Amino acid sequence: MDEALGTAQRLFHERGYDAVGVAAITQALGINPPSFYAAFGSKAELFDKVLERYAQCALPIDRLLAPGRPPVEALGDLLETAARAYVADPRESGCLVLESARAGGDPQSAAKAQAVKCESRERVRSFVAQTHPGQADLIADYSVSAMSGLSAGAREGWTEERLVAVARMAGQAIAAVLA
Amino acid sequence: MDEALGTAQRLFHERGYDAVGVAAITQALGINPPSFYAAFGSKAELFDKVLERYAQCALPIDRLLAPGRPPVEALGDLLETAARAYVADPRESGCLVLESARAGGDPQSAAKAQAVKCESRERVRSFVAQTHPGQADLIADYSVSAMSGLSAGAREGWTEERLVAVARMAGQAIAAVLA
DNA sequence: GGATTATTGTAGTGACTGCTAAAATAAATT
DNA sequence: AATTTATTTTAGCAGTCACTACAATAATCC
Repeated sequence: MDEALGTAQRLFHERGYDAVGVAAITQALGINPPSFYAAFGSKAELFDKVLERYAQCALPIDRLLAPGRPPVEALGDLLETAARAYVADPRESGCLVLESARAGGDPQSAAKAQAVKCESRERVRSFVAQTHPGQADLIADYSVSAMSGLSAGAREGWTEERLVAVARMAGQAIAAVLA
Repeated sequence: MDEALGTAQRLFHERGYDAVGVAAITQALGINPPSFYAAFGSKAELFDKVLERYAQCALPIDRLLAPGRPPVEALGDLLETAARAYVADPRESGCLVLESARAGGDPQSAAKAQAVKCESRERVRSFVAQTHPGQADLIADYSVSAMSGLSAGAREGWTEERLVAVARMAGQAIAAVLA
């Protein structure tokens, strides 16, 4: 079951929600459409489960943003780790959540992705608020925006060096603000 | 004719290339499908012309990146101007080029958008290379990535204050690198 | 083993897509 | 005014989409 979610995740990540038809999913899973709908309900429901699964195993946010860790170091690490993850597998470039959140196709899938995105933003905001409450919102916005930019670069095919260099540079702005 | 391109641009910008059918375009233009194909060739060709039109009138890059202007000031101005433009009309949020470049739907439209995107990146790179040749590539990558992040925020519905604050913060990284 | 239940495979639903052939109308030329 | 040319309208083509009714198969239980 979780294996099926994994293959579906790979498909969605590679081609995007709208470009993946249920025919491609059922074929990759080795089942037929009726079995698919009996198991997952619908394509949208499957995507919801895939997104939640991805949000948990894509980045170790709890470890990166561990309470008490110096914010500048932690957030810089977050950006660089994200950059490396976004290009780790060229067939699954970028962030599935961030890319799905801005896809214009199905509004339901985009809404779900945005919900997960906001959740992650809140993680960053509450982490920063522990030490710099006055700048927590700005830093959270900036971090999400920077990661979205990194995801776009990854999806365009940038190398790990290019992306990590941009991520490190983005981290300097955080250092400047929190100094 | 240019008026027709304008309305088509508005449609594509609001809903994205794939979500806009030729039926919506012909209806907005008050013509029928055959007239549409006689005038524009195809939906993809129309989108190409729309993209080129947009690239010219979206941002005054020539003025912002005028040769001789201090790079830190010019690039910071570019980011902030982009942020304001991305939220100027809530129905046309974000950057049409950047958003279309990462859309997973039609590969032809995405390829064209990426070509325009690379063109803009080159404008930034050559501008920076005049004063800081060693960091031109990094700055160009960073600028495009930051603008892509701003476009994502705009598309999510961020207010102008939020987006401009993030843009200013992004500019600090450029100042730090070019110092 | 025979009857019932659950699962799977086949085939197809209606609604949409970009796009176009031919019919009906308007315009222009002789 | 009559004929030819250009343009618009109607109608529909072939394809794909998410999704499902029904039939054939496999598994379970008495």
